[in-house]
Amino acid sequence: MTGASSQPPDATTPKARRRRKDARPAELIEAGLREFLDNGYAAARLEDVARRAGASKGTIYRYFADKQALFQACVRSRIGPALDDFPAVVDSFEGSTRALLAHLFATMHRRIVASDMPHLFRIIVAEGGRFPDLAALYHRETVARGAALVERIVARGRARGEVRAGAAADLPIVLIGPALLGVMWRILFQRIAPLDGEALLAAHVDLVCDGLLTDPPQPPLSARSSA
Amino acid sequence: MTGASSQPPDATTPKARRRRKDARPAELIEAGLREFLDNGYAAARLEDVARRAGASKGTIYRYFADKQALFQACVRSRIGPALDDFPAVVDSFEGSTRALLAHLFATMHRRIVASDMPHLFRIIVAEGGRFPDLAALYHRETVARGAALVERIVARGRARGEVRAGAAADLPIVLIGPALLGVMWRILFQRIAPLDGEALLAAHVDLVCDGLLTDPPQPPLSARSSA
DNA sequence: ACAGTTAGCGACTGGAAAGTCATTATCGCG
DNA sequence: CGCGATAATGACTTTCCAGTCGCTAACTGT
Repeated sequence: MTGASSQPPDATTPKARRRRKDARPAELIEAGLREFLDNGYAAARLEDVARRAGASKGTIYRYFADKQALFQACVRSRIGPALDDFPAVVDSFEGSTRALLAHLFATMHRRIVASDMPHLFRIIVAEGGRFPDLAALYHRETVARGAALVERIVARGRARGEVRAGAAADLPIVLIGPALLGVMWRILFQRIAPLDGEALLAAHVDLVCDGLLTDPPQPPLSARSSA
Repeated sequence: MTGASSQPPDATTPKARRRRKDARPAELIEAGLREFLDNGYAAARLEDVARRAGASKGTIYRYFADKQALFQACVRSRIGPALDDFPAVVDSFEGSTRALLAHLFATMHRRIVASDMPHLFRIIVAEGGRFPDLAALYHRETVARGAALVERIVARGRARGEVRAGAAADLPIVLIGPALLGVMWRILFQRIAPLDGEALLAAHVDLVCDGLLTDPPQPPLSARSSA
């Protein structure tokens, strides 16, 4: 142990300790999110979160009260309206309901189904029981807005005489079912049995607009006077 | 402590220690399933599983190698074809595709959406990353069979001239999207924003059969000779 | 430059729960 | 009835990790 043992603090030393009060929280949230997505809430280790963020465990506790608080901050940071700009699009849209739905679903598939939102969705499903706040927040910020959006489109379509009266028009949330299928499939089965995203989108639009069958929706009895 | 202290092993004594080699595994699986469904894999405590099963922790290890093995056995015990009898129904069905779809979806909603399957589904989603075997098993036993079923129905409908050619008919799995929406909704949002099961079923059938719109699916350009 | 403030660190603590094992109770069988 | 065989037990050991704390080093203001 002689002279050279004490390292001079040169710029190339990565171990240098820095105070970065404002940058830390975001870094910790980013690292935490990756860790929680990979391992789930219970199995995620704060020591690993710290290492990913280039910090130490104690530092986490300077910014977050405990593991729960970090977790909630992580999930909250990613929950948000994914189609924030769409109500304006609907209001100014000039074309047919068919075109509008095609546009909405395409946007939805691009921004949600094919993004990394499904991973977030998985963790909300997984921990929704233990963190009902998060499920409620997700519902409020994302799901309710999505539902309002399709309702708006259906109302507009009705006013234009393009939407058939029926149970589907009365519960427009069903329209997004096929997109949800894409989300769940990506989470669970994409590796086992790949599902083509473009094909799914096309099928989604096709199904919602025109349904599966050829024959007219139950010919009204009163109208069939004589065959 | 005199004569009465030693309990005679009468039938009413619940504390009696019994050797029940064949009954145990099923009891442990039942207890484990409830525990895992309530708390998730990581947070479930084997001591609680044992207590629920009226056994002790050590007994679990006589029948299962470790916590993972118990968990897998629990989930596997509940994964299975939910619509096992339906292929036969399809083959012998006499009515229209519309009626067949209505029947399928009603059965699906009753046996899956409104049953306690969604809870199982939740745990498969939650732990599917850590236990890919389970996701694969679920796909093989339940999802693939469901997909084959709708494909069969579409093929039958095509042969009868009742199914419109289009992207939806080419990817029949989309047809079950709305039911999946019901499953997910029950798991996540039923308490926050209840969704009426019957209304959802009606909307599902309505949407899949006839779609949302009134105007015909893209009038073929070649056919419009003159407006 | 110096003192005061506080971000950052990581060894340590306490508790919880998985998994073990020596002991005990129960059973099947001769 | 008595004697292996083995199912069952629960105290114990081990491992793991959330959360703490005294200390150090980096910044701030004067």
